[in-house]
Amino acid sequence: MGKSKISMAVVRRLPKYYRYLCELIEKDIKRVSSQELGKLTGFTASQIRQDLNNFGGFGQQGYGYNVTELKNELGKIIGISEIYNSVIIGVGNLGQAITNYRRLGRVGINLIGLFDKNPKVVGLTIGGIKVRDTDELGDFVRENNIKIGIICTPKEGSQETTDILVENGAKGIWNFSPADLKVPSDVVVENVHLTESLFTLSFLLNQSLEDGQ
Amino acid sequence: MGKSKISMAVVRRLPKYYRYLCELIEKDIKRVSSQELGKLTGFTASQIRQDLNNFGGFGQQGYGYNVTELKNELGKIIGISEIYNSVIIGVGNLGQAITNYRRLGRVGINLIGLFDKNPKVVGLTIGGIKVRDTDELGDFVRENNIKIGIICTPKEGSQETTDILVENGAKGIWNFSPADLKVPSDVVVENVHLTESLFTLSFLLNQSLEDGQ
DNA sequence: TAGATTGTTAATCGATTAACAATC
DNA sequence: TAGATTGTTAATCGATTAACAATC
Repeated sequence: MGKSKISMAVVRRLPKYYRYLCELIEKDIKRVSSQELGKLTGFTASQIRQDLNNFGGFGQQGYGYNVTELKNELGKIIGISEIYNSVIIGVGNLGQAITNYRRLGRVGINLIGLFDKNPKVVGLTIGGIKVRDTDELGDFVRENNIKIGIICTPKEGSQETTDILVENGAKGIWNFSPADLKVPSDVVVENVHLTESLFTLSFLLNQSLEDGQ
Repeated sequence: MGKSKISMAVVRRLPKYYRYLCELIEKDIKRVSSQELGKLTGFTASQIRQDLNNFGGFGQQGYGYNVTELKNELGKIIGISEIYNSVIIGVGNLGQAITNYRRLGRVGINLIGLFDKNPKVVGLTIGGIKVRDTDELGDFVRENNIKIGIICTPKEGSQETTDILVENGAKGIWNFSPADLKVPSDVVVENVHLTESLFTLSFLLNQSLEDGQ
């Protein structure tokens, strides 16, 4: 079903809730009210209750939310415990950094393939994984039930790479290339546009410096 | 002044406009209408005209926008040509990747310092820059007019690092650590929360897979 | 001039906040 | 029970879209 149609505004707040709930668990705190969670996250208590109620009534009047329970429920909603076979395409600086990002395994990414078209890196082993030629990408994706492709190539070719991933069964793209990828409606793309992020910082910084004078 | 108060929704679209304008220039296209730009970016023509008019009337009735002029104006607004002395704190995988990110220099970042508290990396040279002990951060920031700090440390200590940066004159933080940093109102923070991005992908992917069945 | 397209105002839509009855 | 806090509806706010007069 999933008829729900959760707005992206809500979706982007979920990981933050989850993060603070994990912190509360570390501190051994058992219960939390929407107001307290609001103070932590910076969202209003009202918004938090609205957000959570998109998925169900996890709280209890007069008490608040059970931290562990809410964390587990959110984890299920986000799909934390789902494991997806994944590949990285482009093992330059960024691709290598992500390959070695230990946290990957803990957030559902089972990284089993690295690809590059540069003959100098093809054949190398990085983070225990052999780098294959991008020519082999399609076959590999199909044969290994790859669900997520992590694109760390330059923008040139990133659409073609995406097409190969999608044609062979990938359903999610984590895109670090500075391009807007076209995918069918049953494939999801999450962009990390570092240059745009930096431009945003630049804009805000310039505004702030001007205002300050 | 900057009284303007541009909404973040608008701010986050600016880099995308800029990116497509650069692409149009590469293709030697001289003029573009809000409708054409809308087709490229996925925004509505109306929204684009509204956005741009926050900053001035760059277009001409019956003609559209001059690509080069609009790109230059947007560049000025974003502050593309401003150069800021910057440091990276934390030279693990991600910090090293960003250090070697060649694009940095082209988007206003003059990277002149690397810091880490791990004695094994202090003293090394990465991308031509010596890694210093984090103990030296405060002095370095003050003495070298550092305006931007790029935080690539784990979340532990990222607030303390931020405090040191801010106390010594930094005005912008590009934050890759999974923490929400507290800063004075004249300091801006741009977050790149990779885990949250991945959680978002996970949520969308799970929803999409469920819907598909 | 006629056609095109802006800049800008008004209308709509969606998201956030406020309020409060329900209830633990 | 009394106090606290949820779930949920209604009110508000802000952002997007539509419309169109101005004008190149």
